[in-house]
Amino acid sequence: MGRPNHSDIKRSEIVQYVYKAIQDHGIEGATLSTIASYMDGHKSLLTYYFNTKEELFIALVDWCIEEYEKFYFESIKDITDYRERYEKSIELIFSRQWHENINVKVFYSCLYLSMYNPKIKIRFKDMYRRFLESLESELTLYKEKGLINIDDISGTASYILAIVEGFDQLWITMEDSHDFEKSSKLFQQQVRTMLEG
Amino acid sequence: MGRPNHSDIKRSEIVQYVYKAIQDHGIEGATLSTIASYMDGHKSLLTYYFNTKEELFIALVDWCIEEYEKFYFESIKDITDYRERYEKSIELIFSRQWHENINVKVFYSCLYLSMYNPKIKIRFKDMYRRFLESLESELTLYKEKGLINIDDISGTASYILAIVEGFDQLWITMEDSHDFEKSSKLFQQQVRTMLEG
Amino acid sequence: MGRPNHSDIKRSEIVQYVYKAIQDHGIEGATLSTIASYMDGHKSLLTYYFNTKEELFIALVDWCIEEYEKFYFESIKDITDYRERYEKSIELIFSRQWHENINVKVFYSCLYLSMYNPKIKIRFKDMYRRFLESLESELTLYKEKGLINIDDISGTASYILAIVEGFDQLWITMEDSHDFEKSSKLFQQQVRTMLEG
Amino acid sequence: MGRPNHSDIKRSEIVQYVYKAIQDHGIEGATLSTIASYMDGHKSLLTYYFNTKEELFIALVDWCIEEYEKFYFESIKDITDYRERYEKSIELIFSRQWHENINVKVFYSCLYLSMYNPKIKIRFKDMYRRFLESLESELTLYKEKGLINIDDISGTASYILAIVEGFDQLWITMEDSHDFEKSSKLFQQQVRTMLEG
DNA sequence: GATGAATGAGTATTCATTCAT
DNA sequence: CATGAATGAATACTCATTCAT
Repeated sequence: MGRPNHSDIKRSEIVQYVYKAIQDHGIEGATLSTIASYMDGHKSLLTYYFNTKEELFIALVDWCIEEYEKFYFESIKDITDYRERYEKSIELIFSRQWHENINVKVFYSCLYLSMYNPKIKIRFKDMYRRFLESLESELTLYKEKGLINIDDISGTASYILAIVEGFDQLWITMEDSHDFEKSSKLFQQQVRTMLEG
Repeated sequence: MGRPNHSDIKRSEIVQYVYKAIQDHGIEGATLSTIASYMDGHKSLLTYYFNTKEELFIALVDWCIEEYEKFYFESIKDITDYRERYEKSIELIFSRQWHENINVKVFYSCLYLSMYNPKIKIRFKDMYRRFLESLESELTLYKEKGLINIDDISGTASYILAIVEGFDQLWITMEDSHDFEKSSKLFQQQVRTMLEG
Repeated sequence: MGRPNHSDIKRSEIVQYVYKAIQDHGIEGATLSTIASYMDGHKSLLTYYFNTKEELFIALVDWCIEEYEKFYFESIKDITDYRERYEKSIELIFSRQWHENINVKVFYSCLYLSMYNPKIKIRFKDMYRRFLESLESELTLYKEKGLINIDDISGTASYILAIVEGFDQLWITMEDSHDFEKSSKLFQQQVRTMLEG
Repeated sequence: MGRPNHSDIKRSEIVQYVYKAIQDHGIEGATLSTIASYMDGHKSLLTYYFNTKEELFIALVDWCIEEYEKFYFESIKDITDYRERYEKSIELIFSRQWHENINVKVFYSCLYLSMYNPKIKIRFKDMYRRFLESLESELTLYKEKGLINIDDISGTASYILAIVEGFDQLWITMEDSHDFEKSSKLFQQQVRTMLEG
């Protein structure tokens, strides 16, 4: 590959402006001009650092996925007490912090992009695959420690993933009228009941 | 409203072309020209029947929502045997037919649109509200008949809705590598276990 | 093919503006904006009638070639007296009228384009092939009538073509300091001597 | 003039890249970026050695003209035997080596440039003037030695020049379908017949 | 002596929309 | 009822050039 030696600092700075632009104006509204209006420099700076708009969007997707994963993995990786880790995990996947870590509009814009752009599709697929693998290994661990009582670990993992994503989707649609905290509590309870039998 | 005196037949015909265009080329790709390329007439026919592109998209959203609901309600409305109705319902919400009734790409394109267009947002919100109400009344019925055993009817309804939507989202992302039938079975089982306790 | 029913009148009108723009500003200078500045309408009219700039340039090339040929063929086609026809031919191919019928700069711009654009290259090739064929049949006629005395008709034709084109090229380079009339007379004389032996 | 103190070696190296770029991509395709892609250094090196793109192109024209002349003059300058010199001259001006010494595309690109750029126009004019002068002095010499038999030396010189250039032009247009060697022989014969009477 | 970040004017092309017929 | 000519703003992207280092 040999990424050109354009300063990576500048690149990731720019990605933030793309993020904001999409958050505020959506995909079609996030033109190079609009994005540039968030930054200091001239808009041609965008195509200087990222050759095409597609590249720019892919960089955003990469960043979002990275943030999305980082937040989750960093939050639990140091917890060695299994019970604590189990409970923290359940809490985390329905937590406001995680779901707001990446703006829901931006996340769903990226998801939308993934449907028509193969390069982005692959990234999402990989992310979900990694997330599923991680969920499975966590569930295996908890089962070994007698914290949960399930048979189909792989199936349960995708079931949980679906609930987490559905939780998110409910949120965009209902938004203001949706009581996040109440739902979160409820969903956590349901998932725990399912796992603990 | 005062629908203009343009032939409604022509209008709904056109909506189908918008549907196809979005399915094939996404939102940004579904320009008036592209849409027109699917039909016989000239592209100015589009703005003749629908004054603006926004109106055209709203018409599509309306049609999709209508189809989405119609399929569900029509499928169960005539089943009077409660057990059968209950089982058919669970089966239906995770069925291939329903989830493919409206193309997933088109559905998520509409969902994407709803995030930035207030008029479309309202429509989605209303649809989900109606769906939740319907789910609640169904659950109430099944509970009365002793088929299920839950306390928080309203909470359970939104939980189920989330699972259904999450199931869909899993599908777009994993697509080919995703075994629809197996997941469907699994999800149905999980939901039944949750409901029947 | 089925050329869209864009008025051909408008199309050929536009080609004239391209002609003028290239004459005045060369290929690189003949941007859509520049071309549009010659006409009444908006520049997007150009891509309305001709989808791409390439199409526009090809239309110009076609028109130039057509004019180029028309002038020559129309000038001699009705002359039935062989001697007159022969003399008129020689005069014509070194005449100011013919060489100025299409502006030399425009002609050489088209020739330049032909070097890098295959579609245009073919057109030039075909034109020269047609011109050679016509020259050959003329020479054959004159030979039969005893007006000229040559052996290699085909070779002589390409030799004459080269002289004609070289005459043109001399003209662009020398331009003002070049005495067109004197050269024309001289070249005519040389060619006649060669032909008549 | 006062050539800047930039290394002339580097400058002439760069001119070669311009040559290649034009040969491969034409004038419009020969952007500073494209040219730079042929060399090792960064593209700003180009404007470092040549302040503007125009200067760069002029340098190319100068180099081409120099090569063009050098090849001709060097080839005959040492031949003292008049008959040999005469025959070599005729052969040379229709030789593959000379006409391929500078790539035809590049040569005609320069010729094209000369039509719109006064600085380049002057260079071409001067070149042709020098070439004509040289032809005239050669013809004078051959006439004195009784090798040829013509009256109008100056006129004959421009006639020959035209044939040579026309020969080239025929070549670009017909290219593959054009039998260079056969034409060359034919043209040489014609010119000799004309000169020798 | 050379680099590469940054610029801003300019490119062809696309777009939804208008309007006269 | 429908067309298609015409528009002009907007699009992503490219360009030669400048300038600080």
